[in-house]
This record gives sequence, C-alpha cells and structure tokens, in this order.
Amino acid sequence: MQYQVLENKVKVFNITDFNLGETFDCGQCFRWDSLSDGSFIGVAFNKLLKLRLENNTLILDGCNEKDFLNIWQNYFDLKLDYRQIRNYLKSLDCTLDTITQFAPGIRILNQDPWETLCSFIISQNNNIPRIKGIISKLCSKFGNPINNSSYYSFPEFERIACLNKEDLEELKSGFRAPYILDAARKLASGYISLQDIKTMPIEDARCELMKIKGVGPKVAECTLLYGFHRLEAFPMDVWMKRAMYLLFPEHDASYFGKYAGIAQQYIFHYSRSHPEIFSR
DNA sequence: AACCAGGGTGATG
DNA sequence: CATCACCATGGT
Repeated sequence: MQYQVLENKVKVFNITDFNLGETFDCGQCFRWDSLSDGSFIGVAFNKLLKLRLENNTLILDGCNEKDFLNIWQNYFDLKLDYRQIRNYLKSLDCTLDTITQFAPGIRILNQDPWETLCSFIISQNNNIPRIKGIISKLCSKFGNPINNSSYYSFPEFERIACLNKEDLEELKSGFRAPYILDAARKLASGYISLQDIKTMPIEDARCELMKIKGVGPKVAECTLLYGFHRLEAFPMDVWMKRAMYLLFPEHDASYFGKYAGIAQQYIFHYSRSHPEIFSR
C-alpha cells in the first residue's frame, strides 16, 4: 500500500473500486455525512475523520500514520481486491453484471462489533433516516465529544449497561430500548463475548448473538457481516426477499459462494435504488 | 386514516 | 415448524 504522511493528514495512492458515497449510502453504516465539497465526515473507533477521494488518491484528513495503519486501512477494507470479487460474482450469474455495475464502488466496512450490533438492533422495523437519528442521539447523550467538537464517540457497552429504560427515553427508540439494554448488559457481564464470537464457526456465532433479546436471524447476520467481516453472511430483509424472489428465483445465499455477503450488498443497494422493478 | 420502515417476540394452531 | 397480532415512532 503506497501512502504519504502529511501534517495531520494521510494520502493513499492507487485506490480503485472505491466510491465513498456508494459505500456510505448502501445501508451498512449510519454515522457518515456528506459535506458540500464532496468529502465525508464521520466517527468510528473513537476517531473523527474527514475524507475525500480525488481521482485515485484517498485523502484522510485528521489522521496520523498510526491511526491509518491501525484503524482506517482496515475499516475501509483497502487490502481486499473488490474488482476480482466482482468478476467472480459476474462469472456466477450475468444478472450480477448489471447489479454490480450500478454501484461498483461499494466496499464492506470493518465496523466495531458492538456499534454494529447496537445499530442493527435499532434498525428493526424502522427506516434509515430514523435509525440515524436515534443513533445520533444515543451518541450525543452517552458518548464522548471528540476533539472538543460536536461529534461524539459511540458509547461503550459498559456505559449503556448501567442505564435503565428511563435514561433511554429521549432517544424515542420505542420497543427497542429494552433490547439495547439487554445487549449491553449481556456483553458487560461477560455472558456473551464479542472476542469469542470473532473466531467461532459462523453457525455458533449466530446462535451466540441471538441469545440477546431483540436479535433474530437478520440482525445477527448484519452484525456478522458489517461488524465481524464475515463475508459469507447474507442478511435477508424485506428488500432482499423481494429481490431474491424476482431476480434469483430458486436460489439462496449459497448460490453466491464465500462472498455472498458482498453480493448481498450490491443486490440490496440496487433494489433499494430501483423500487420500480418491484411494483408491477 | 391506513400503511410502511434493513424484524423480533410471544402466543397459538 | 408456521402463522399472526403486536410492538413505538415518524413519515407518507
């Protein structure tokens, strides 16, 4: 990986198959915002980052070499060859040619497991703008401000574990509030270990996550894909069910092989961006 | 006013 | 195992 370290900034060269808008807007994360100059700003792993892509150069603003190597390189999955994966998917089914071509710059982020778990608990039977709002309130109320800015870290589960239902009231998360508390408490007590889940066989990892109230197959699958980078995980929400029925009848996740999760992301984003193909 | 949103729980056949 | 009302909230 070729990169250059500047004052509070890192430039990464020869970046391909990466589009920030497509990656941040494909439904896998909820804490990145686009700015008017084409760059994006957000928080992950207690760090505030502003970034933009100029031609094939990724410019990370507010970043030193250590954070690039320890956090962002992995967060943006820069070592994985997405072109090769798309070619593999296209070789499985020519329908995937059109679908991957629609947003070829999508990458699966390596997000924090707890943040991912909590975010997708909040996502259930909910819409994306409101999910973002609830998470934003969760962070500003219980996280810590970063560099004296108005951006906040995602609160640790230890912090959430000692709260009660009334503390979460102003989030307006509704019936999901007790689920958030149950998740935080089961992690804080050690009853469930994210560290252990990391190395478990995926079937065991699913069962482990579903010990949490409010975590079913779909939320568990999203956590495994976005929080643990299990690229074979295949979340099936309402959009994916419609898309599979219409575009891949008689097939399931196994049809897409070990990169099923990445296929899922292309399909999900394509479907959500073309709702008209389902109304007929 | 009814229906929907990146679902899951608990009760009932 | 399959189905179903219900869950809290905000937007159409």
